[in-house]
Formats: sequence, structure tokens, C-alpha cells
Amino acid sequence: MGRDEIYPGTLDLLILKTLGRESPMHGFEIARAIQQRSGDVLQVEEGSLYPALQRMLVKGWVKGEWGLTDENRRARYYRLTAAGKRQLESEVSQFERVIGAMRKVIEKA
Amino acid sequence: MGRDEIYPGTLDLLILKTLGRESPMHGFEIARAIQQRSGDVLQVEEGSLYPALQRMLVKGWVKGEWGLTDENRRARYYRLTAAGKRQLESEVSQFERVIGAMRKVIEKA
DNA sequence: TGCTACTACATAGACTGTCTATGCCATAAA
DNA sequence: TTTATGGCATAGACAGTCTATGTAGTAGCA
Repeated sequence: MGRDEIYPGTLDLLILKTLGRESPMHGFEIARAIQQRSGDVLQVEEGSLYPALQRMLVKGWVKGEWGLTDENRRARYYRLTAAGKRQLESEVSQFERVIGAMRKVIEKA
Repeated sequence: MGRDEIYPGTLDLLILKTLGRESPMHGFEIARAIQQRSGDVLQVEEGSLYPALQRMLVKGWVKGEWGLTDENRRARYYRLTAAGKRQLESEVSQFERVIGAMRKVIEKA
């Protein structure tokens, strides 16, 4: 309620997918990419993004390396690990399953 | 993560829709209806269901009346209020918007 | 009568995950 | 040298779901 975007539990999926599409990326880029691809509907706050990335680092779904951006700022570049790819696949199929089930509950008939 | 079903923030929608489809219903019936309609994918735990119904009572989205089931057990029968119907519509359209946006992020291309 | 199973409602407490707010630091621009 | 901006990060609040537990009434059965 009050919830405006991004259902809890789906952020990881968005991040993993974004990294799966293009790697490596740093945090800001990931957030921007999600926002753009979603047609400006989904906005990932930094206070959600970084904790999520930390969790994924710990779980070994992503690896991070410090580097420099085009504009010479330090940034942490993330890329998917093999475990991350598996996780991504699993989350995608779970997403489809759950959303499909919700559709059945919601649809007219 | 760990999350198995029902993304937080979507339970209200499921309950509202179920009540919108058939009223009045008591808690157990609502849970059963959601489970059945979802093809046994979504399972609403009692510890989630009753707090959700309480919240909705407070917010005036549903009204509850005590009654007796076919089997002579006391049960609280819920029905949508006008405010509940508006809320339902709003949640459905928000759901479509967010899920549509997620699809754009997730889809192949 | 006593036991068990089931229906139905309900709450406490843990836990997860997101958000708001804030801070730090470095670079670039004014 | 001040300001804006990019980028990372954490603390604290908060919402919402789950697990576990409890109550109580009904039905069935021995």
C-alpha cells in the first residue's frame, strides 16, 4: 500500500536481468538502465539498489571490481557470475509462474 | 529470495478481487478461492490473510458481519464497500502498469 | 464420556526488503 | 572556492508476509 512501484522481491530479478544483458555495469548505470527500459515507470532508489547489490555480492550472484568511469570517477563494476545466471533463470521462471497465477485470479471470467 | 509466492503488496489486490467476484465470503473461503483460481500456485497463509483483512476493515475497503457457515460454525463474512471497489480498480491498473514495465525490462530483445 | 480432526478466527514475533534521509568523497564547472 | 553532479554507502523507519501458536466450537467415533 502506498507502494508505488517495484514489488518487494522483484528488485533482484531486475538487477540480475540488467546485468545479464550488459556487463559490466556500475550501480548508477544499472538504475538508469532499469528506469529507461521500463519506460520510466520503475525507479530504483539508491537506498534500495546498493543494499541489494551487497546482498548479491555476498551470495555470489555478482562480482564487483573497482574501476573508473568515462568521467574519471571511481565506480564499482558488477558482472554476473555463473551462480548469478542460474539465479536469474530461476527468478524469471518463478516470476512468470506467480504473475501467471495472479492473472488467473484477476482476469474477468 | 526465498520468496516463494505472492509478492508483498499484491495480497490486497487478490483479496479485493476475490470479494469483488463473489460476496459475501469468510476468510477461509477467500483463501481457498484464491488458491483454486490460481491453479494451486498461490497459497495465502492465515497469518497473512487475517491481518490483511483487518487492515482493509480499518481502511473501509471491506465490511464484515458475523454469521454461521453451512456447517454451523461462526464466521465473519466480508463484502466490498464502494471504497473497496475503487481501491480494487486502482490496484488492478497499478498492477498492470508495474508488471508491464517489468516485462519490458525482462523480455529478450 | 473422552479423544481426535477440522473449521475458523486471531495475534505475537521474526524476518525480509524497500524507502527516506543523510553522509562521504571526488570531479567538473562556474 | 563554491556549487553541482556522479557514485557509493549506511542507518533507521516502516510495511507486509510468514511461522508458530492459541482459542473455541463442531463433528465423528469409540
